[in-house]
Amino acid sequence: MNESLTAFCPKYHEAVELIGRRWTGAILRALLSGVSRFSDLRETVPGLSDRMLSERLKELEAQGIVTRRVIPETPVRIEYLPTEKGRSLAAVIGALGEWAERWASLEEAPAPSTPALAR
Amino acid sequence: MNESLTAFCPKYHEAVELIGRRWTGAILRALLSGVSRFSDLRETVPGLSDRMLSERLKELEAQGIVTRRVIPETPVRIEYLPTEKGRSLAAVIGALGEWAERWASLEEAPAPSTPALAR
DNA sequence: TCAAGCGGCTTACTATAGGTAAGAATGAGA
DNA sequence: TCTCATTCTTACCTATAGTAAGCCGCTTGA
Repeated sequence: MNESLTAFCPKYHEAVELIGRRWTGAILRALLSGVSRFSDLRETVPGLSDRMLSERLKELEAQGIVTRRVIPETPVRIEYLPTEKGRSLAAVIGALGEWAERWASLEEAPAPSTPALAR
Repeated sequence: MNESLTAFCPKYHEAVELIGRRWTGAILRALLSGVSRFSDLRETVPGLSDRMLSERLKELEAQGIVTRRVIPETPVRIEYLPTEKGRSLAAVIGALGEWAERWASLEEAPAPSTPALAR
C-alpha cells in the first residue's frame, strides 16, 4: 500500500467532507473554469437547484474558498470568485478529473436528473 | 481562471459524488494507507459506524475500487484491498491532503516542541 | 399605472440519506 | 451450553437534500 499516507488525518477529513458534500465538487469545478454568476453556475451543473446552489455558495464563502461580489447593475449581478485558497484546489480537481477520465464507468448515460450512484 | 478545465464533466461529476459521499473519503485514505480489516477501518475513522462502513464498502466494491476477501480463520476475517483503480486514487487523496495541510482551518495542536505547556 | 420579467435568494413542504442501538450468523473454545 | 469476537443487518428516528413556489428591487413597455 501507500505507506506515505497516514491512515487518518483530521485536516484531510475536514477537507474531504467539505468539498465532498453533494454538488460542491461540481460547483467548484465550474467556478475554477471561470463560471462566476449564480445563474450561470446553476445552468452549468445539471440538476442543481437554486436552493442547493445558494446553500453551497454560502458554505464555500464561509470557508474562504470563494468571495461574493455584488455588481450594482440592473438587474443586480453577483459574482462568485475563487480566492487563492479556492484556486489552489485546481490541482485536486484536476487529479480527480484525470482519474475519472481514465476509469469512468459511465457508458454515455442519458443525463439523469439525479446522479446515478450505484444501487 | 483555469481554462484547461471544462465547466462540467459527467465523469468527474460521477467520481466526485461517489468518493465524496459521507465517510468514503476517509475510508479510502485508510484503505490506501494499508488498513484492510473491517474492524480496523472502523477504529481508524472516528465516528464511523458499522452500518455506514458496511454500506460504503459495498459501494466501493460495486465500483471496482476495492475487493473483498474472506479469510476463513476464526473468528472470520475479511480483508478489503484496493484494486488498481482504487490504488490510482492515491494521487487524488495525496493532492487533497496537501491542500488540507496547507489551508486547514483546524486549530493546530499546541506546539510539539513544548508539549508540557499544553492544557 | 400596471403587468411582466430578470437575477438572486428564501420559505415551506416532502423524500431520501445517515445516525444510533440492538440483534444475529458464524465458528471456537471454556 | 454459554460466551466471545467479527462482520453485517434491522428497526427506528433525525438531518440533509429535492421540489415548487414566492419575494424583493429594479426596469421595460403598453
